[in-house]
Amino acid sequence: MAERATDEPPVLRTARSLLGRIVGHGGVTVRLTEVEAYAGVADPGSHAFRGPTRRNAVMFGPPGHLYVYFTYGMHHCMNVVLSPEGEASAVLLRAGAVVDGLATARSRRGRSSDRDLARGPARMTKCLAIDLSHNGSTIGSTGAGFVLGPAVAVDADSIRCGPRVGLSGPGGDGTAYPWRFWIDGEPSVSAYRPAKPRRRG
DNA sequence: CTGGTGATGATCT
DNA sequence: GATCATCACCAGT
Repeated sequence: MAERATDEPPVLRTARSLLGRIVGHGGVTVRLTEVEAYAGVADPGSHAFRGPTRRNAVMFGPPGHLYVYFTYGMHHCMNVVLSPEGEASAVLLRAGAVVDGLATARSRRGRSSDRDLARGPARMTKCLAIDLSHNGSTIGSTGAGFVLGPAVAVDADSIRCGPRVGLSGPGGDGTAYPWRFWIDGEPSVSAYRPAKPRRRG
């Protein structure tokens, strides 16, 4: 069957539904203000695009788990996998506002304004003390201390979408699919800075 | 605000 | 060996 523009990957709905939800770990709680959807093996921007590897294995697994990866030699990013097993979709948690554990968050993030504490995917994992040891852990488990809680009300009219951040390559730059979602007017939403190809020095 | 760049290592081909 | 779902810090407008 031909695809229609109105057919959107189910993970987009999941992504939007995560805005406003509470995430708590390591003594810090944030309210999600920005997320990004990655739609399985058909999505050239996704880690799952080239098929299963050891790194992305959690994406191909059952829903209800965290996919955490390490990048740029120093940063962690966290995703939630809520799609059916084998679909390999995930939602990157890009930014949030700290609503509890402010002192702990500040101490983890060093010199940073409060608005920047969890403003960006790597800042958020540092704020919440999430690292590779949490890859594959169950969402909501008390063992790992990770909790995906209820939503604080979000006005549907305030949800925006736009290009995904940091992607490059054939068929995969950020503007190909506007699958980054955020709450309009939230100070903690990360600034969009287009990816630029760079050479190593 | 914008734009440039160094840091730093796991992962994949 | 190249790439990377980034950030902190700097200088300029």
